[in-house]
Amino acid sequence: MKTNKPKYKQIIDAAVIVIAENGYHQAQVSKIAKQAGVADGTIYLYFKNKEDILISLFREKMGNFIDKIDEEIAGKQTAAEKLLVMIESHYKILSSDHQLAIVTQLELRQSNKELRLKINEVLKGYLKLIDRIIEHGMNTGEFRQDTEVRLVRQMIFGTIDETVTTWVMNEEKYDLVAQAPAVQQLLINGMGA
Amino acid sequence: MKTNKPKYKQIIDAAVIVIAENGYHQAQVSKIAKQAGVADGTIYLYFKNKEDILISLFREKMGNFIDKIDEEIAGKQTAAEKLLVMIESHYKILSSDHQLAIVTQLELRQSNKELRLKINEVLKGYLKLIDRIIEHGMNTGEFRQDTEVRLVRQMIFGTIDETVTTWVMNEEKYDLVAQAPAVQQLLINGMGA
Amino acid sequence: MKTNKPKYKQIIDAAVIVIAENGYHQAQVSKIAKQAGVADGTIYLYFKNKEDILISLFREKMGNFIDKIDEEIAGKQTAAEKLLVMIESHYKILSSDHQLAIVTQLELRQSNKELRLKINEVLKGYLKLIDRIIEHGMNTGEFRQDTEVRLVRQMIFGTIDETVTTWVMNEEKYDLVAQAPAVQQLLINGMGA
Amino acid sequence: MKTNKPKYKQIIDAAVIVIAENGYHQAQVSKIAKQAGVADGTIYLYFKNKEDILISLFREKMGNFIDKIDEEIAGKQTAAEKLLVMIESHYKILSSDHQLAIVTQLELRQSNKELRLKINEVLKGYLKLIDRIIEHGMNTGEFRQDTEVRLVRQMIFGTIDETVTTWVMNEEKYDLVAQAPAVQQLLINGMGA
DNA sequence: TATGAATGAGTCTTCATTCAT
DNA sequence: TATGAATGAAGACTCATTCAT
Repeated sequence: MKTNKPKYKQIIDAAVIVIAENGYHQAQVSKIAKQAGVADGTIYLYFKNKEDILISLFREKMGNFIDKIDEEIAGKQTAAEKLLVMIESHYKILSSDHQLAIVTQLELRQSNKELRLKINEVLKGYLKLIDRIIEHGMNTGEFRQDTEVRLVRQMIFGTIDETVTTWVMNEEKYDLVAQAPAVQQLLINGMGA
Repeated sequence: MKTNKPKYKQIIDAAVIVIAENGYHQAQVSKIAKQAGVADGTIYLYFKNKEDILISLFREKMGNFIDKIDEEIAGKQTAAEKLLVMIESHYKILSSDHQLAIVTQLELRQSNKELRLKINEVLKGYLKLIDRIIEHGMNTGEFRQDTEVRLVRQMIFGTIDETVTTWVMNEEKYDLVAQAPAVQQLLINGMGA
Repeated sequence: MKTNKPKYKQIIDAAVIVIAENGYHQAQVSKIAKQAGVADGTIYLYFKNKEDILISLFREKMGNFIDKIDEEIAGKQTAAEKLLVMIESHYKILSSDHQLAIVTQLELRQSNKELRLKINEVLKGYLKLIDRIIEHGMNTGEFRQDTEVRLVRQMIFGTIDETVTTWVMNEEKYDLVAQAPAVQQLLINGMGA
Repeated sequence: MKTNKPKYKQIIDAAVIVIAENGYHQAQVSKIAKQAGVADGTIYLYFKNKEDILISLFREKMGNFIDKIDEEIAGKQTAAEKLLVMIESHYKILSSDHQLAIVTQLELRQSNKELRLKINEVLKGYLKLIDRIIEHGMNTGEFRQDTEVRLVRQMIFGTIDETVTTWVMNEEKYDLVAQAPAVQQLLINGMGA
């Protein structure tokens, strides 16, 4: 496997594949190296240690994630539209990248607390993005003024995360993206009659 | 440590303590045995293997969990009341058992996919409980008829789970139970104005 | 290989054999375990880590060493006699244990500074024994009063050590014990006419 | 670091510094290259392999060592004087080069048996120098005729080496050169009254 | 029932050396 | 001559599980 891709990204992509196919605890460095088409030692020219591969993987992918969603949202006026686009984009990205979905929703969560704390640091960028939408909606009067941003953020993130995880666990049998509008409606209007 | 508690429960309680204090990956069988006051080998007279301890732990604790909530809910008439009581009970139980909160929200999630699938089996009992509330609300006309039960269930569970996890990660600095009514309101009425 | 020897000593003896036959840097824990007739993991029930095997080895063997020499010396009256007996005993012990000689004179000296410092701690017991002979000789008037004990001690130890090391490096071709009297004479009377 | 020094010596001097500062086992080729201001690969244009650097280092430094001592000795008449000058010179050289003292007395001794055998080859030049002094003393009648040259040589070398090693291990707290006459006296007259 | 000594499979990381440029 | 990115072999240690007592 010879590509022109810089080795750094080459190794991260290999890690995604290996973790998705073998599971977190069976993703040995030697497997990742083989998949990347480099020697074991080469990994350590680009990453400090194994944990560094994983946190870099998450940072890289989640960075793209946030950037893409940010772009999509920018063109929308209302908070409701922004919310819908965010949910749709989130669903689309993971729907189109089966392996990434498995890795982020199932496998990477098996990592130890230390790594998970670092992952949470990266996630904060996403939570801030949610916060901006909420605040926009409160400013435009779309959303209630008396809600706590933290709770709303947790409802939004918790709902999206749970819907994706269930979908991945059910082997992605149904159309995730198609349910985005329903989820948006639920978040905005609640389940009440 | 000598108690009259049957060794089975004694070992499960020891596992909760050891996992809470040392973390999932540092919770060796020998540590659990020591904490339980039995020999390593004795563990294997009561459990098939280490995974069996953990799944039993979850089944035992979650069983109590569901039973308690079920009781509380029974006395309430409206779905809205039932939902509030469920959220409150959920928050109360974990607020009053620091170690259990850490174990279920953070540590046990580091387990491998196989164990997590078994844990999900146990969780289904809780999800059914949620479903019953939703269906009750749809029957009484409190909740919309056109919602998909699955999505609503995922929103409710995702929101509760996310609020608890964040609270545990923030070292339980604030009053979780106190925010139950706000969460219930959000779920029923959404964030919209 | 099943013996009644307690495993601790069994492992140390295995380590001497493996190091003597393979050299310090080729003495893997797995080789020592195999030689001792135990599983790799068993080693770690008796020793903290690999370094602990080596320092224990040295402590155990050097302890015997000093004890034996101490006994032999006790029966002698003059410092000159004690010195002769010490040199002879030292030579005899290493002459009769080919593997121990190789391990202590050549192999263990390749260990890192940390281990060597610990080995030096053990050696202090031997140096004290030398000091006691010197002080005895100064008290009886056999040895000069105006000599520095430290220098004399270094001359005695340096000479014994160098003679043994050279003998081991020359594959023990000549009779080491036979030259004990000549060495003693040199130390007491010097090389001067 | 740019010098006009030929790279060969430049690399050897870098090796002394790196070994003295980091210890034998932490003296990687890449560190030596960096210290020398050359690329890793350049090392291999001047040395066959890492061992070759070390043996060259020892040969180079020990060659200077012997040459200097030879010069100093030449001007002295008696064997006793020559011996004193040799000890003094030996002590002076190492006293004035802290790093060289650490490298030769402590660090280089951690090398494997193969390298140590080659080092011993180099040391033979020094041992011959000692032999010449002994023989000179026997010819002039200063030293006893009935002593074995080999034993005397081992006493002299062992004593000098032990005194220097102890001094280095004690972090060179005292004046090594000042004790040269006492050491010479001990070697010639022994410790006897 | 209860014990606890013994087992042994499995992996991340380092670093001397090469070779295309 | 000089570079430095890439190589890949090699080993200490942990811990779930067993089984003789």
